[in-house]
Formats: sequence, structure tokens, C-alpha cells
Amino acid sequence: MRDVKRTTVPKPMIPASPDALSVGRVRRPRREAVRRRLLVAALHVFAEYGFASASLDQVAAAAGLTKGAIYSNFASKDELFFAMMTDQILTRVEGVRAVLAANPAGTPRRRALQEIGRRLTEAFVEQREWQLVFLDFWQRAVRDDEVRTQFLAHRRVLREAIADRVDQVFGTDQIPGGFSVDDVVTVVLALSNGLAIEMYVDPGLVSDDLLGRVLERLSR
Amino acid sequence: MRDVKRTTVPKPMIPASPDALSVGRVRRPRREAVRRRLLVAALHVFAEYGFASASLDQVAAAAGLTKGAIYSNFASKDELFFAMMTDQILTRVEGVRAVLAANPAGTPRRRALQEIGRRLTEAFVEQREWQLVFLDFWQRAVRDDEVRTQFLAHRRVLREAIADRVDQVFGTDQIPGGFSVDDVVTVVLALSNGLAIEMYVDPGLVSDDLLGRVLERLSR
DNA sequence: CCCTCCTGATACTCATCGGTATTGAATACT
DNA sequence: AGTATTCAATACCGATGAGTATCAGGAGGG
Repeated sequence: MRDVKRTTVPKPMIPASPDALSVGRVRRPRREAVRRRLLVAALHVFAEYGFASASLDQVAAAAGLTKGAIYSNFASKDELFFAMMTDQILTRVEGVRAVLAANPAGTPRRRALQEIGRRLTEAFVEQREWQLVFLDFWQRAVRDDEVRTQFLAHRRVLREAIADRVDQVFGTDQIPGGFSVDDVVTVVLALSNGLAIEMYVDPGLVSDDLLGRVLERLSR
Repeated sequence: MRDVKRTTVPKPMIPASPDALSVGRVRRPRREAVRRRLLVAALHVFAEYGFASASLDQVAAAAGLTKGAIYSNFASKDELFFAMMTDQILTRVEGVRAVLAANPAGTPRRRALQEIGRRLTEAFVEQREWQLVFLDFWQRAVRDDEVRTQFLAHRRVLREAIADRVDQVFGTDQIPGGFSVDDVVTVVLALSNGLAIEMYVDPGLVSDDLLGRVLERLSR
């Protein structure tokens, strides 16, 4: 509960320049940069050791800063974690949109699905850190209501991105097998996470076309 | 490094009774019982708080014992965890065999798969604790080679149980879609874990026939 | 009945870590 | 320039928890 909860001292009502957020904020970049470095470091360190085992000193060190910097920017270890996840989810959702957009509408459905599967699988390999912190987040969400609320908010954003694409692929067609859009989203997420779990621990098990073949087959 | 690594003091070479393990082992039940209680308590506590956040005092208390009992039976927190997982995997593999055995060979394949899916989904709900410690195990396996070795050994047992059943279901038939048995095992595990992940955090998402429908569709 | 072990309880150590109080330097305000 | 303010560094605190040393009481063997 540092100054993050900024006890907004009534600012002088005479803005020097009418420029947006007023009150000379030229020094701000410094602070923003520190915040960013901390968020990046948090991703690395939490991914490497897990949230519970990672210490704030490690995060600070990884950012080339000290704990002072952390508590000056975040209220607690939890807050840092949430901020990091919120920051990441934005990036990830963009990534997922990009991957799913493989083959613009119009491509034969089967090919599009295979391509999507291949790219998703590729993505796992690259986003190892994300996958690890994500599951850490999940574990805490299952155990703690407050965390779950945050988790579900993030998840909804991701699910919507996928649902959009499902709508695109199937348009007004009935989805084969009588699955709802929600079902499809759930299955895609489940397969992605599930295969990632297998892959990280035994890379030989998941060939890069497995997911695509499964998706393609499901859509017949 | 308690007496677990039993520094076998040369036992008197004059066994009173030739009965197997010799040397009055009538007191043993006591120790075995304590060990069991600790393993059970470990499952509960590690599931509730996660391995890293759970303390040995909590485990001991849950077993109605003290830390002394733990260190008298296990060399370290890690060893307790591994022992608990080893103990559990035996139970679980039996459970999985039972679930997969749904519908003895001969039942129409489609029905059998739907039934298996339904029962697996049911199993998630019941085995919440197992699922949680399993993923905890996985997280540590990804991060630590030694843990991974243990993890893979357990996983192999489970995979074989599933592979057996896949062989049974498809016999000499080609598996539709040109999947190998290993692929099928991987996909089944991935879907199980993946759907469990979704379910635990948002139960409404996974209807109890979703997995069955997916499996059935994949097998066409 | 004594006398050893065995084994779990108790009491401690020591390191770690989240969080706080305080400081000092750089920056903005007047 | 001089003063006020912001922010990260430093030093510190209290709690927690893994692991250890020691102890006590009960069981087996004689």
C-alpha cells in the first residue's frame, strides 16, 4: 500500500500547459521504464521458479533494480504478479488473433485448420514462459476466489478472440458434431494446454501437425 | 537423511524364527500406519496449498502427528512428495483402467467412447486433489531434471494403461485419421488435462458429455 | 524385569523473504 | 537559485519454515 494507491493530493488547479494529463509529467518516462523492466523481469523469474518460490529480490535483481523499486511501483507481490499477467494477456491475445488469422477467410476449411494447428503448436514452443506462468495463475485461481475472478476476466478476453475466429471459419454453417461455439473454444483451449503439458515434459510426443490433424478431423 | 537410509546394522545372524524378514517385526504395523497417514495428509495439504506453499507442520498436523514423524519416515519435503505421488499413481492407474474398461470389448465403438468420455469427466470432478498435485508435479518436472525423471516414469505407467485399452478398442483396425497409438494416448491425456483445467475454474464450460462426443467424433 | 533400540515429540537453529521505515539524490515547481 | 516532491536504494523487522539435535516412552529381546 505504498503510494501506488496514490492519495491524490489535490493538484494545483492551474495547469501550466493544457496538454492532456497536465502538470508537468516529463519525468514520468523514467518511472514507466522502471515499471516495464519490472514486469518483464517478473515474467522471467516467476516462470523460472514459480510464483511461490520466486522472491522479490530475484525479480528486482533480474531487472537490475532493488526491492525498493518494486514496492514503489506495486503494492505487493500479488499485485506485481497480477500486473504482469494483465500486461501479458494483452500481448498474448494479439498473438492468438494473429495465429488464428492464418489463411484469410475463404481458404478451404481443412487447410486452414491444419495451418492453425501447426502455428499454435509452434507458439507453445516459443511461449514456454507464458505457459508456465499461466498454469501458475490457474493453480492459484483454483484455490483462491479473488484470484479466480482475475483469472476469469483474462480468460474471457482470450475466449472471445477465439470465438470470433470460430464464427469466421464456420460462418452460419452448423458446426459439425453439433458443438456450440463455446464448446469449440473450450476444446481448442483444452487441446492447446493439454498438448503443451505433454510437450514440455516430453517433446517427442507431440509432432507439429498433431493438433492440426485433430482439429481438421473434428471439423468434418 | 534420517534413518530412512537405514544404515543396516549387521543383524544377529541367529534368526529366532526362520520367518521371512526375521528379527521380530511385530511392531512394524505401527510404523506403516504412521507412514500411510502422512501420505494421505500430504495429498490433502499439498493439494490445498500447493507444494511450495504447504508447510510440513501443516502436513503433520493434518495427520495428527508432528514434524518428527515426517523426518522419521522421509528424508525431506521432496521425498515425502515423491513418495506420496508414487503411492497415488498406483491408485490412479487402477482407476483409469477401471474407467477405460467401461463396456467390455465388443460394445459398439461409438457408444464405448462416449461412455469412457463421460466417466473420465466424472472422474475429474472427484479427483480434484489428484489433479492439483499432478499439475504441481508437472510444474516442478518442467523446471527440474531430477523431478522430470520421476515424472516421466510415472507417466509411462499411465500411458501404458491407456495404450492397452486403445489396442483393445481398435484391435488390428487402422485408427481413423492415421493416428498412431501414441498419438491417441497423447490426445486423450491432453484432452483430459485440458478439460480439467477449464472445468475447475469454470465448471459451466464442460458438460459431462463433451469429452465423449469429441472422442467419438475423432474415431469416425 | 531390565535394558536397549526404535520412533515420534519437542525444542531449537538458521536462512529466507515479504513488507516497512528511512534516506538520499534527482527532478519539478516557484 | 532554492525549496518541495518524487522515487528508488538501503537497512531493517518479524514471521515462517525446512531441517536438526535431543529427548522420552514404549516395545522386544533376553
